[in-house]
Amino acid sequence: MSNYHHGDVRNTLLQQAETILHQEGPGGLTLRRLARLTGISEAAPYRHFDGKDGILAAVAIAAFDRFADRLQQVASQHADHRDRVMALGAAYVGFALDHPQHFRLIFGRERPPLDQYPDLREAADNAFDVLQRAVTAIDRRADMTLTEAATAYNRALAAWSRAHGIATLLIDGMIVPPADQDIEAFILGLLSEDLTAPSA
Amino acid sequence: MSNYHHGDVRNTLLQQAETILHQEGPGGLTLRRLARLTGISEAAPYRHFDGKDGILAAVAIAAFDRFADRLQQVASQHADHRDRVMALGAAYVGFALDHPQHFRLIFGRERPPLDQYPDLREAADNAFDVLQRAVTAIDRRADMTLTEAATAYNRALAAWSRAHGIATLLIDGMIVPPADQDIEAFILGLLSEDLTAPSA
DNA sequence: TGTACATCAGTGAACGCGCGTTCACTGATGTAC
DNA sequence: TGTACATCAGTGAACGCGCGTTCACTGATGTAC
Repeated sequence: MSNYHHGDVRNTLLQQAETILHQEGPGGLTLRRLARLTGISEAAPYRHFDGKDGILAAVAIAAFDRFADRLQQVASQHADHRDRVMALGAAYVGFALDHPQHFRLIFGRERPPLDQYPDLREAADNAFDVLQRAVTAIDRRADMTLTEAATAYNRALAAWSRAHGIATLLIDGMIVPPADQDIEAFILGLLSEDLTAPSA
Repeated sequence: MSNYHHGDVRNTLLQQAETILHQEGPGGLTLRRLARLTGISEAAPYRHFDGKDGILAAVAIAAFDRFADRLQQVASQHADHRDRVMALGAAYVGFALDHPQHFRLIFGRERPPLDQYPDLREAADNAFDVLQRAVTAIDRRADMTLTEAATAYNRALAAWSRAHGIATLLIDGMIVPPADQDIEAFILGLLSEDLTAPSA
């Protein structure tokens, strides 16, 4: 079997990139390691991607898509608004816990700049759109007033930042969930805690 | 003036580390650059610190302390519980916006492992203790029931993760605050948004 | 007060590493005739 | 069906970089006597 034109190098590279990402995170993803792991020369990836950021962008797009799919799927399973918002928050954090390295890639500093990769920006926007639509419970109507739109937007931002904070602190080990409690219940508790209520 | 024993190398290194950190963030902080910037040989820092992580730990401790001080100061200015929780959240986010690189250092992956630097762990714990005491509004009493303690703790975690999510998304540019609104008001709005209320 | 000496904060050179990227090249493939 | 040829995905070697760290060393300092 020849070394030339094995035909699926691009996909193989992406798969192996997933392997490295999974094992070591975005920081471990270098072009040379990736090429070695894939079994091709260290220059070969340049035939398929626009340098390192090109590969990172492709991996990040796939991660964003998986993330958005998961959110979308969970959102579609809950008719009640409050249920849906909570389930979405839990799904967001759940994704981070299940795929911490993907989460780090799409939100961390190794991610190539959005404004240099339009496809990446689109994938990112799409993920937030899913969140926003599900949280506001209404499609953006053309006849929405500015105030209504702003309120809906802020609501989505609040849900987003809340889930994001929990996810980030959990995967970085700054928060350790109590061992005697179901982790989903713990997350739902944090999401729904009312800080304005009087203290215990 | 002699090059030897100028006497304040340790402090100078820390100051210059602040300069680099401020300009480029934790990723730009390398021992060799630091030494060059300080005007000493590249091996000299090893006389004052335990390698790269030693310096990073020292810088991170200072950052944690500043952070905790700021939270403590804000907490002490508000008697009303709700005011205090909100002001604390805003102060948390405010610190991140004023010192994004310090924020990144203390919460990011460049921070040396807490379990290898006890002083660093202490500084981190101290910052969270300030937050927790201020949010729960009561000192941890020896006669607290387990349930009371757990509730107070969860409340602090919720406040923490909420501020953390907003701070993280803001400094990473994922959220852009509206130009037509005071940024503090925007942050307070996100912190206090009630996700369980019916949508607009 | 002078001097021998231990201490220690500096130096400069080097080691070994892995990285992203470029380059001229070569071998396989598929197509036009 | 055979063949010339363009295309292009591979190769291997190299460039240049910056990094953390170690090493034997040297010069300045301060102290014991």
